[in-house]
Amino acid sequence: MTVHKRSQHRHGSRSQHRTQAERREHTRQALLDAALEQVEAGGSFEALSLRGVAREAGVVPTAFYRHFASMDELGLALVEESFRTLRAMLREAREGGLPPTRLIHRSVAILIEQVRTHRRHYLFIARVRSSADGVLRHAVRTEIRLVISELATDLARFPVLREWTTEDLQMLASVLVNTMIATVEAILELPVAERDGPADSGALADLARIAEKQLRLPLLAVPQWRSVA
Amino acid sequence: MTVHKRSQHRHGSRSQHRTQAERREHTRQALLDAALEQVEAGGSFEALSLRGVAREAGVVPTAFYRHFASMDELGLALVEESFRTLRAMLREAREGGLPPTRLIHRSVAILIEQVRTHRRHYLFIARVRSSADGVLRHAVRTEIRLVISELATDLARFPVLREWTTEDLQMLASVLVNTMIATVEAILELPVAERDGPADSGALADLARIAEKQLRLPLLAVPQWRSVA
DNA sequence: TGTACATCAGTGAACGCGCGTTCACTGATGTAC
DNA sequence: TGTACATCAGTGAACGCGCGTTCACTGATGTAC
Repeated sequence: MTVHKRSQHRHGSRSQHRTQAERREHTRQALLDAALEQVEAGGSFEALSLRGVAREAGVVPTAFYRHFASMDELGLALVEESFRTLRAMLREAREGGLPPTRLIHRSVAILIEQVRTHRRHYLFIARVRSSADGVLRHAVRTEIRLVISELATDLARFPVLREWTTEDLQMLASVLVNTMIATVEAILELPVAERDGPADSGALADLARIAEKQLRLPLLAVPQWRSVA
Repeated sequence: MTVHKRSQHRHGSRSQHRTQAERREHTRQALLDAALEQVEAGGSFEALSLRGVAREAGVVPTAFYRHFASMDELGLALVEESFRTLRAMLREAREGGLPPTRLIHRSVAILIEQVRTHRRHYLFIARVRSSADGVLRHAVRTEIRLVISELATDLARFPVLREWTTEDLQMLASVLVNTMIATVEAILELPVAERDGPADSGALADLARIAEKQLRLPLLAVPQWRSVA
């Protein structure tokens, strides 16, 4: 068995980084990617080890400290990175027309496509959302609460909802976001074979159809709400 | 510093167990309780150590193996125990009258009381539901899917829903259960001070009121559904 | 009822391993003159 | 442009610790006669 001697190489020889800053950023991203990789491979973030992450990133354990003071700090950077992805999706969903029924269909389609292309970010969010690490869990839940509030603001622009109280708008937005979260979790649970299934049949299509119904149902009740509450 | 010599005592001297079977059951339950205790104290189940659980249960690490082959096996026993609690609640909720609006109010009240008195079980379920441990996560998600199916069956008995397809009943039941899950998670997040708050004001009461609205909203849409779908 | 043996829940020492963190270091990149 | 020094990203050895698991054991409870 041959021992691989990394020290025989010049530091930057494997990649084309020339400046210290580029090299630093490269390693930082390698650490973040390594952590996401290991979470996707079946670990919980809390069960990851600093040494394991450094190993997968191709650096020595002590190099980790040049970038993060602890695994928790790396976790917070991942929360930020993941929600940058999620917010890009929301921006995309908000653009385009507003025909009501198509809007639901389009939103679900965008969601599914996002989970396909940024699986690791959504998996990380889903895992950390219910994890035992209070710092990370709160960071994620705070971000989600923000998303709900923004959706409530969007909803307030529809004529039927203009008279609703803030609490009721938040309540409605929560129902919709909870359904979205449940849908994401269901997609993440799909076995690999069904993950990229056809758009009009198969397990993924079933999830999409049901998700659309689950979003349509509470919205259908909106016209009656005020007279009841 | 004095070393506590447990071996000076007769084995059963601290408790009143006389038979081997009683003693065995006592230790088994102590291991289960220790694990729940540590999860509640801020750990994820996956981060628990066999040694730590044994230590808290007051037995030597090797005694653990007399009861469970691995931590995963203990986890499955906890899933069973936790869902026994949850199913007892569902039985309670199903009993009693059927006036529709009071039914929602009553269900939410029962849910809140349950989370108060069996906090550790619901915390365990919530954590494991999104954990990285595939075995435990699937066990929990399977149980929840069963609960949804049973609720769908119950719903089918209401006259307005008698004509609904199985898929639509499941879809509706999912919305309601998802809301319940989100409510439980929100209660679990409450700081200790607000955990036992007054029934008619405070954070807990807000959660209850909003949960009721979130359950009422989709149900309000039921009469219109068939004409749309 | 009394005795001799079997069962088995819990003990305690020992092992090898991966962990987080420390420290002094190396050598390429950056900068001042 | 050329040189001498500073910076700093990444290295590698070392540490003490808690972990899961093994093994032979102890001694109280259970059972057969």
